[in-house]
Amino acid sequence: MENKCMLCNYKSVAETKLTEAELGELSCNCLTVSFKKGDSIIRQGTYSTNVAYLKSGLAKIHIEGPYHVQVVRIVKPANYLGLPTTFGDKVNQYSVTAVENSEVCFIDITYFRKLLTLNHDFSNQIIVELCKGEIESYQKCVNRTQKQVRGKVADVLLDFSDNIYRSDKFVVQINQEDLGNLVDASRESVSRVLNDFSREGIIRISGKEVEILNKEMLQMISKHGW
Amino acid sequence: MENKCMLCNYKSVAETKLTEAELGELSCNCLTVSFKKGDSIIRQGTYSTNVAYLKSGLAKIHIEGPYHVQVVRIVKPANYLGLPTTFGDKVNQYSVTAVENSEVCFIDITYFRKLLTLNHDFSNQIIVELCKGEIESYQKCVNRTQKQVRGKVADVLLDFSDNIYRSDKFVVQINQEDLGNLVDASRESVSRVLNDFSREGIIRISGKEVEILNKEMLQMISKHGW
DNA sequence: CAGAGAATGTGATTTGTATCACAATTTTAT
DNA sequence: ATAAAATTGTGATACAAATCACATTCTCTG
Repeated sequence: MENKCMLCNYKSVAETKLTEAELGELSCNCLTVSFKKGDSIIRQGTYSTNVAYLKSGLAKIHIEGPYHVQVVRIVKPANYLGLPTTFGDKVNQYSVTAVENSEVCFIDITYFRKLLTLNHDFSNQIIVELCKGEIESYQKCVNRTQKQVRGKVADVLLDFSDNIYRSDKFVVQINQEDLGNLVDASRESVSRVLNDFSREGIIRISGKEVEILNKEMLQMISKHGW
Repeated sequence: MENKCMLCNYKSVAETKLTEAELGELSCNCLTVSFKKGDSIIRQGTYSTNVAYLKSGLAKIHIEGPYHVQVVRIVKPANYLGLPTTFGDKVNQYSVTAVENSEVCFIDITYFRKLLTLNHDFSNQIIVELCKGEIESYQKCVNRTQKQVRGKVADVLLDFSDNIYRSDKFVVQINQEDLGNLVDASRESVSRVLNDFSREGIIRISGKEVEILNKEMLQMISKHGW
């Protein structure tokens, strides 16, 4: 039997700490599933029996709020999709949906737990990632609640450019409604700000493609919140 | 030498998983410090060299936002104060301040790391707590951004009553300014809502003491966001 | 390729809450 | 005990953004 996890080019940082033998056993306890854009990967309120890991594509994590959905964050490949929801509670506390066509590995939770006890470098890396995630979520929340819409939209554009797509030019796969849910703004406000930025020569929009023309200005807007 | 950590009545859930020997060694790697109300326990931007743990009292975690401070959460005894900030980054990403006179144990980070590798029940519990913390922070953020001030103030009152003080009658040690920073509202709005609740017979206020008279109503207001 | 449905653009109106300004009260230090 | 400082209460005003109501433009799908 081949060691498919060892040959996999999309390992998480934690998985690079695993031995050949551990990766071999992981291969037997892991199932890769393809999802189409828009497909639900994890559903809030259902039982969580596997650790989900995004191998390729793009996904959004979202929670049901008192008024409307909130997109908590966008997850790019080589990251776990639902560690907190899998370990913190028996029932999933949030939903995950594919934003682009994606491949997701489902790792058996029992084996994942075993890995945590077997390999300290692995468990250490998981802890570090959880810590980083929490700090990031604090930071995101401050931005969301204190900045005004222009600042928040500037934030997402910079995040897309610097972290998600790693390019000044990218195709946004998320509609303005969801963009609004991600930064806590209405669909209409997102539309207005995006067009304002375009008119001001900060970005160029053609269809779903966005090009950042003046990153310094975006950073200014992001920093000062307007 | 006495095993002070073993005799300690304020162990974290994770610490209850430690063996007698481990607790003994912990005693040698842990220092208890007293803080007065208002004292700074951890300062954002400084190096983090210890894991902080709240033994008694009450503390608030807060971050510097673009406009003003945001109180991220209130921590009650037998909980770690800065796991994410200690493990996620070399530099503290948030500040912690004593809300009441408090005792804090500072655990040497090297020994804490050693404990994580030595005792799987311990590290597992830490992971579970980190996961719960992240989910909680998502939930808090949704509430903060989607509910209006009445709903958010109802939320804190319920949190104080159900989780922090575990009583329908308690003395709020946080002023309205900070209460505002905790729920993202202005000091004036908090004052108005608190007095509205009082006039409506939902709570009774005398000085810093608050008594919840109609918890069902508060839950209604919290749930519906107004 | 036409027609339906989804997504986006844009003005007018409404609204919740921040901000300002100051009074009143409580707490703290001398 | 008393002045000073901090905290709280409350009206008036300002303002950012949500909501509403359509128009327009994309994008599937039969």
